[in-house]
Amino acid sequence: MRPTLKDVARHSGLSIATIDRVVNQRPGVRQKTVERVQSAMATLGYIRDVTAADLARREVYRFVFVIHDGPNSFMQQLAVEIETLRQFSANNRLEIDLYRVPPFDGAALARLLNRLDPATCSGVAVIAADGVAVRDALVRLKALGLPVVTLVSDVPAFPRDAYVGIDNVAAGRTAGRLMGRFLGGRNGKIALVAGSMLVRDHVERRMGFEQVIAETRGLDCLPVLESRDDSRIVQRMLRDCLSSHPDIVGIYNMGAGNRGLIETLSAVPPTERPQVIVHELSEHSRHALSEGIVDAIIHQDAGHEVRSALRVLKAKIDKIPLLQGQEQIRIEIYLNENLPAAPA
Amino acid sequence: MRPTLKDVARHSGLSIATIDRVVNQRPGVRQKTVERVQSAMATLGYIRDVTAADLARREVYRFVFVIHDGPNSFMQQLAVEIETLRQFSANNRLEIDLYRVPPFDGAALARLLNRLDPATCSGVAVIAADGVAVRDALVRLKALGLPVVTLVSDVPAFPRDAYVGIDNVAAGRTAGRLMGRFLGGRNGKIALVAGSMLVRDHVERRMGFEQVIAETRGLDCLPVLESRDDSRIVQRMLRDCLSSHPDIVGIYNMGAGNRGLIETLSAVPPTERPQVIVHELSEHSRHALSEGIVDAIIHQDAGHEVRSALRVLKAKIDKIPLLQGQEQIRIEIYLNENLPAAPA
DNA sequence: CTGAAAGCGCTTACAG
DNA sequence: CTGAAAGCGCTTACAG
Repeated sequence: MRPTLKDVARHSGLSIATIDRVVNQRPGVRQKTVERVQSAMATLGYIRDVTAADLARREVYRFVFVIHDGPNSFMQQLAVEIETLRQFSANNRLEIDLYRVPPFDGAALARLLNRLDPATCSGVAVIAADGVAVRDALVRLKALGLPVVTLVSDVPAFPRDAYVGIDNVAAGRTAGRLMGRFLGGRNGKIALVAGSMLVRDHVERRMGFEQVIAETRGLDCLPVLESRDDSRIVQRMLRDCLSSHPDIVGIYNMGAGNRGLIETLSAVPPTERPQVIVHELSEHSRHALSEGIVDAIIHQDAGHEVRSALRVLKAKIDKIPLLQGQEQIRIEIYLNENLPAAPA
Repeated sequence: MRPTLKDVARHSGLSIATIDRVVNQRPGVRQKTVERVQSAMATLGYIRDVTAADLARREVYRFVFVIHDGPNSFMQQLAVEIETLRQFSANNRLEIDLYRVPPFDGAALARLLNRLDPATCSGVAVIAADGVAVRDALVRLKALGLPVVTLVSDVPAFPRDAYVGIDNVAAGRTAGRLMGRFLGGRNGKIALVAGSMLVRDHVERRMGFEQVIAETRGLDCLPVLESRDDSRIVQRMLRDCLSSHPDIVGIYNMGAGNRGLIETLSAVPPTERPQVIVHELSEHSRHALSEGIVDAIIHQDAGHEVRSALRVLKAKIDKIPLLQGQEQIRIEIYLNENLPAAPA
């Protein structure tokens, strides 16, 4: 049997309470006693039972997730996964609140974060945005001792305990490499679509993509079309772009609004369609992939990200280590052949 | 606060013990009483606290993993992940034993499985193999009431509670599609390497790959080279194959032994190298990818598979539901740009 | 068929 | 600075 506090107590001739103090590094134990306990723990190979501790502490974790509102289907996926996790975790003394703020609006995000405090919240997962207001809000949360992880979009310079999401430069590079391979030596222009060049993740994806294309002979990127992640704007901009650049051989949409892109390309005869790479698996992009309108999808797993954020926050609070490999969010590539089963 | 057994007891005017019986569907409760409890649970919204139950039951889960021995680096990864999980889970009343049997040896596997029983083991994760001996061993485990999941390689017809691994037909199709895209209209032959055509996962990968290549004009697959997953055999066979087929434009290794493949191709001038797609990310394949010897790696996450197997077995025993999306093993595609950070 | 009590491994006041 | 005791939400014998 695994040793318990009781065993360590008996072995060291001390009480359970004292062992507990040492195990949890609580103050008020003589150095001599600490050493006595530590040696007993070492010889017995004591390991703290975290679930028993949770139970005794009757702590209820209350995590706040902040994502974007609007029709962006990746955000919908995040919302669904958060809700699923919420229901699934109800039997674990764990509550989850979901808030949605407008994208591209740091002020709104900061206002929300500034309302959070330890009385009602034990940790925060947030889609970060640049800007002083957001930074100050994060500084405040840190001062309050609330653990914070950035989700999907990071600002490395701001105080946060971890980033849960993909490396967007690498994602852009991946798209660039696929584009180069798929075009296999053909020459021409590549149209780039992004939500906004003021948003870090799109800027990073673009940089990665252009890095790779710059090394690829015969291919050049056009200036980025900024769509504010709005399908209708994507559709209009792309249509105009295609008609004014007959030499477009590829399209990379690093943002949302795939519906608009698909609309536009459906009007193009299959034999004349450029190679198309987009981000985020959704009902629409999946369908476009199977129709041959889209050639590859770069994806990140919303469910994985949500669960990982939760584990990271909980580990921070419980001061327990994480399984590193489990928290690494992958840059996934989907072709028509390796699509996961569609959700029911 | 979430309601507890005590609350339900008070609300229904019964004792905690009776509530417990109903919650856990234990026998010996009058139908009338059952209904009384159920209605109380429903109105209070009672949810069982699984961790408290685990603690009280002081059940120690003891799971057995059976994988292959030998130098196969994917098996090494599995072994590492199992060991990591073992250490990580020690504080969860959870023990894990790892056994390794020779690959391609159903008799040895069956012998091992036949030694398992509920006294020393509460669940089994096993790399399945076809054959009567294995089937009978699985039938025996089922009769003993031990939950079993097949890991990495499945035999759908055999009794098991779940399969934790990828769809190998889809993996083969994915490799085939990538090959077609990368070759971009070039004509020629494709060399196929597998461990054995008597092993289901390789047979399935081949089928998927050939399905896609058959639809691709200008490409044909050569007969499969069977290497028994031995690097040296791969090296020799491939060298001979390349020299007798100067029109080889692609190589697909659906099995192990990538080291041999890399050796052989290192000797080929870069400009004359075929497109190469292999399975399983490893130190060697990763390096070959960065050197441009390998063009893409189809991968499955050993850590994810091991953790998933554990969750599935535990859920079976605890009779709790699973988070479906979390247990879906992905067919991952790696290019040089989206490689995860190398393990330290 | 139902209930009272002890216990799982820990934490938390409270005493001393 | 250290310890005895109650309690977290559940399960398990044991009584009745």
